[in-house]
Amino acid sequence: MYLYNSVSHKKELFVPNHPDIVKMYTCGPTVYHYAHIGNLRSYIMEDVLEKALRYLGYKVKRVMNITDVGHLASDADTGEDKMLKGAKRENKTVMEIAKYYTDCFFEDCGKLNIKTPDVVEPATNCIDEYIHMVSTLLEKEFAYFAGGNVYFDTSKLEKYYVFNDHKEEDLEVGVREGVEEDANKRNKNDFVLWFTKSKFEDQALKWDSPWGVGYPGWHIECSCISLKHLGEDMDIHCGGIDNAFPHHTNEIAQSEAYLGHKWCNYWFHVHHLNTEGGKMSKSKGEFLTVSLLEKKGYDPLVYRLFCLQSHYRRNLVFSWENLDNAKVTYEKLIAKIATLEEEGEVDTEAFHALKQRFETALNGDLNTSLAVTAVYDVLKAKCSDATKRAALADFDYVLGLNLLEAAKKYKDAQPKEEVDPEIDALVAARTAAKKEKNWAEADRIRDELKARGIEIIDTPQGAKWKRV
RNA sequence: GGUGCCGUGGCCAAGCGGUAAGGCAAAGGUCUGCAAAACCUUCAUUCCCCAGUUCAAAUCUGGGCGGCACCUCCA
Repeated sequence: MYLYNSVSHKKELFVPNHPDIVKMYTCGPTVYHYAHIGNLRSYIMEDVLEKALRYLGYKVKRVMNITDVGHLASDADTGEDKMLKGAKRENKTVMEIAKYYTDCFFEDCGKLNIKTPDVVEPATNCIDEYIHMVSTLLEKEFAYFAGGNVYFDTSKLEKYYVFNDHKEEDLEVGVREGVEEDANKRNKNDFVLWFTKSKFEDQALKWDSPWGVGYPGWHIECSCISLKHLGEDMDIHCGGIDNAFPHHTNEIAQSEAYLGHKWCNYWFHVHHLNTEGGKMSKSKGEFLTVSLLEKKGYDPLVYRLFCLQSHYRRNLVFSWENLDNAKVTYEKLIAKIATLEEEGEVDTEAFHALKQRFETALNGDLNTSLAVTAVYDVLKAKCSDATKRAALADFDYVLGLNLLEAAKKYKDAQPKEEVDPEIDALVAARTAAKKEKNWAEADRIRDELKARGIEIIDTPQGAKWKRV
């Protein structure tokens, strides 16, 4: 499999460190609010990556953190902890907020057919690990204590900017409003490993440490959680593109300084879902959640298909028009699959030929758009329906679109030999009216039934009806 | 200011040096009293612009223009 690696800026042949297992790490959500569908795009694409690897024969161990430690609030410099802000908003404790939104996150994932990673670790579970890593970094002199906080010293590294060619003097501090330069730092990009001097007096969660009561920096959780569950090396680290700098850059800095050797080989960054006005955010415009999609009548899997039709390294623009497009595509696709006969023999040779195209798509840097096209190739192929159904079931392990299940549901909802004397009589009356060319009466009956949730479908074999 | 990603028909989108996949929409047709559904057909001489390399470029190089992201909240 070829994967684009953000470190080399190239597609590289993927070779795991250990032939028997692929170790994968995903930056999880900060659980202070619902995830919006832009957040979920990353998790969908990472889910596809994991499943594609398994589909191609690898064993995978995947770890995800849950950020339940509060960090800087985003909306201006209100000096509030994000988690605490959520707690205040809802009159709950921080832990209640964390629990509630963690559950919501996995519920949304479930609706989108995103498999829960093998290990899910809340950041607050690993305080000892953070303290251990920070202590070691201090011993190795990669870290220093200043103004009450422990900082990582980026000048001790040979190469700090792993993803991009930044020059330190070109980086602007305070690009965003409300961000102030920390005078305790020795270098511009030094970052906090452990806080005791919080700007926020009401920091909700605090722990004792050798440097005083405080809480961990943002970056250290991912390093320690992955080390805890995946050991000293890993194959693929995933996350949204916005995390490449500084979050992932800092993770690499501290992890490799701590370990004394290379840590992770492949960096998989999912690009953003944008709205027409730019990056999607929780505070700007509509707050697009999975529940909102459902409320508006969209199957969450329509959104999954929407994501799959694009490529993970492309900006995707969300609009209701584009989602409608995906919705019709999904419905038509399912309707088509529903016409496939269930009985019959699977032609192994034809099956493998179809599978080949699908695998090629996945192998080419997870080209999901082509993988979806492979589904259409199946439908158009000259082979038995049983073969087609087998291929679709096979592909759906990765695609996660419930192709066959949804088709069965669709089929079950089709007009059948349901008997309802009253409705049958009305349908017969309409047929009679049609025969007499009494169109007004025929249409009146059709409208009446429609109002009762029944749709008439004229077929060459006569009129049928179904409940809508 | 610096860095990175990207720019293909009305919309989404593949293609990554060999002469423009696929989906949606649209148009025409079959069927129909009309409609819906279904099926069939059509739909980019051209890939943001300008140069260059090449027998050959959407694909490579250089220069523009435009969009987006990151530079201590973010997926």
